[in-house]
Amino acid sequence: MVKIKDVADAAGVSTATVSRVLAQKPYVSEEVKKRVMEVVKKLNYQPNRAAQSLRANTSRLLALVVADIENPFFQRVSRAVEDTAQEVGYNVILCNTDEDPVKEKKYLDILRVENIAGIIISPTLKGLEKYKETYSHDIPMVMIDRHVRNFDVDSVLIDNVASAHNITTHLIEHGYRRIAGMFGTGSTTGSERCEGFLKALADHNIKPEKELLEYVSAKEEEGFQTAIKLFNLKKRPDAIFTSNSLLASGVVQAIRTCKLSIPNDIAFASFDDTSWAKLIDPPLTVIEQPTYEIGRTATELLIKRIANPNRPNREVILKTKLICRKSCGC
Amino acid sequence: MVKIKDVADAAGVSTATVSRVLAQKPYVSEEVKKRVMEVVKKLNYQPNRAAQSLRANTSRLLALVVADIENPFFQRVSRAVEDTAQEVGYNVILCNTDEDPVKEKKYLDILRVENIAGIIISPTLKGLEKYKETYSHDIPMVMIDRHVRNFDVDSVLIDNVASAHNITTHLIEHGYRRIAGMFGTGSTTGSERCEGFLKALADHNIKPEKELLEYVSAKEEEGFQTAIKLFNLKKRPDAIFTSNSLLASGVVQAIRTCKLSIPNDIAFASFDDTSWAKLIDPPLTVIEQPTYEIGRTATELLIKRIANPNRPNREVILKTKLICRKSCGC
DNA sequence: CTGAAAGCGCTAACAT
DNA sequence: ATGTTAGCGCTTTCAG
Repeated sequence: MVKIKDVADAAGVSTATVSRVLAQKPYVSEEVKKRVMEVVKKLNYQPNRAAQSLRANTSRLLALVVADIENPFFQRVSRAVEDTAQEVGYNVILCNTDEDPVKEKKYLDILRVENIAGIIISPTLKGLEKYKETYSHDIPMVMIDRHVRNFDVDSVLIDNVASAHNITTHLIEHGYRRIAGMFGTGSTTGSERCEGFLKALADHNIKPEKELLEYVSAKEEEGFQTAIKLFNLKKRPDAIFTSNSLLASGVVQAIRTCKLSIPNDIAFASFDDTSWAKLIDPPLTVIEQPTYEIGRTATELLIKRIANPNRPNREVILKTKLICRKSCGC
Repeated sequence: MVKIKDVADAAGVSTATVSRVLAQKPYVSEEVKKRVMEVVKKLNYQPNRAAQSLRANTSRLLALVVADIENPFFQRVSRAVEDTAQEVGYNVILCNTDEDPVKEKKYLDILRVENIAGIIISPTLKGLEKYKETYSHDIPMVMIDRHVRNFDVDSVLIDNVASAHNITTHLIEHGYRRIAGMFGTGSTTGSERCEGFLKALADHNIKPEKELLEYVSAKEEEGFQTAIKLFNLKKRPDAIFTSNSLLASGVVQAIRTCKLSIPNDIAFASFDDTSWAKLIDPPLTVIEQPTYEIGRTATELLIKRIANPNRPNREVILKTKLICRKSCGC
């Protein structure tokens, strides 16, 4: 592996000068700069990250800690984070907590040891909250998708209450009254979306029924099981709203299994516009989150915070979009 | 951050001794060993990875380079790799190439710069092949899921030809004759599975029809579009075999869209046992790959190779399992 | 069995 | 504007 000394020798300068050129520091003559860059290119010199890291006591690695890698939402966010990070010379480690606070803590410990430069995290419900100070003091952090009370870090969120209110209202305006809601436990998004859902019902004087309100683990299989249960009620709901795409997928399977027809037997709307939402028959009405924007914004905030750890925190709320297809009876 | 000198001072020994204890080197008295370990625990000392990495010219990071993070197969493999790596003190970076040789090369370059200890990779079709020597000389590698000709590294595979032959024969034995096959381009698995498929047809004197043989990008949407095309043939196939779960998902959507019934209108079998395969109605007959075993085995091979770069290469072939549910007309 | 010290590759403070 | 050099934290000879 070619090192900085090799470049320095070949260019007839000192290692300090090479370092300066590479770091774009001032006070280097144009001529020397040019000469050095040529040698760098010719020898294909690449700085040793370990040495840089040891010296600077930080790395060029970011971590994206997501709650569920199987959720298409996080897959898309992860693309954006990677793209953005690489544009500015950072690489990204992906960690999957499975909504498990223990795994989350383990990863945070690992990341600290690896001298990670910064973390983008969708925190678990009972995890980060407990030991937030421990990590946020050492490591720049940006939160996405979820809220942790009294935790002053940058965050990129959407307005879950308003979005859920919006899509629920949409169902109500199409004449549905017995609307079941299925929300994920394990994250703040589930409860916020439930809040918006209930608010929309209240706004139209619809009394929420307990048997139509489901809090479950945000997994495909749970969505399936829960939907079956709902369909077997004496009085079946006339519509369902799910708070993420994994639940939605399970519900679709259940609807097929029970041979119900959308939207006649049951109308259907969900959070998250996945690849299959427009493929099914009828296509699914959804709230689309700006997934790519979320990832990009979070990364940009993180990079800025790494550069300046004392800048004031900010909370960015991105807009969602209601995409009306046919499953809501339009 | 507490460093080795702090531990040495507190234990009244030299840094060399602490290092020896931690590395489990021989020639340290039991008593000193005990004393050092106590201090290490008390101070919660954690070696600085960057310094170790600089010194050793390698890291404690492994990379898993997958072709498609959205494929449940790779998601499961990734769990296994992480679990296994962490058991022996390695951490894992996850990289997603999207079947793009350019992205693959970019990641390999990055990984080299990051001083990665070893790589587990599902290579792209035209990528790794071209520059295999460049990387495999520097970095221990294990290949999974796919084949690269004349590339001597450890690999963990399944017998694609036999597995596809097996499930196709299963369909044939249930009386289906016009069986469509849908295979992924972009990887060797697709063509091998096609080979097994054709072999099974030949074994039963069924002439393969060109219009029933589809090579497409292994994506959900492609599966959907292609299935629609097949269903609109003057003579519709009576069965479909898909070579991965993303294609299968698309086909299911298409079957629903065209209001066909499984298995009466069309029988259906696929590679890969995903979470939804048993949920749909009727449940899907599949070839189950030992995903967790693949990840674990690959990681174990990689760790061994890192320890001993000269050990002979081996190719591990793991067994698949035909899970017969109802979609094949059983 | 243990300690002293060199050096991995890089950057930044200091010197010129 | 450029060079010299110390030192980041660790491991590993080499010496004892």
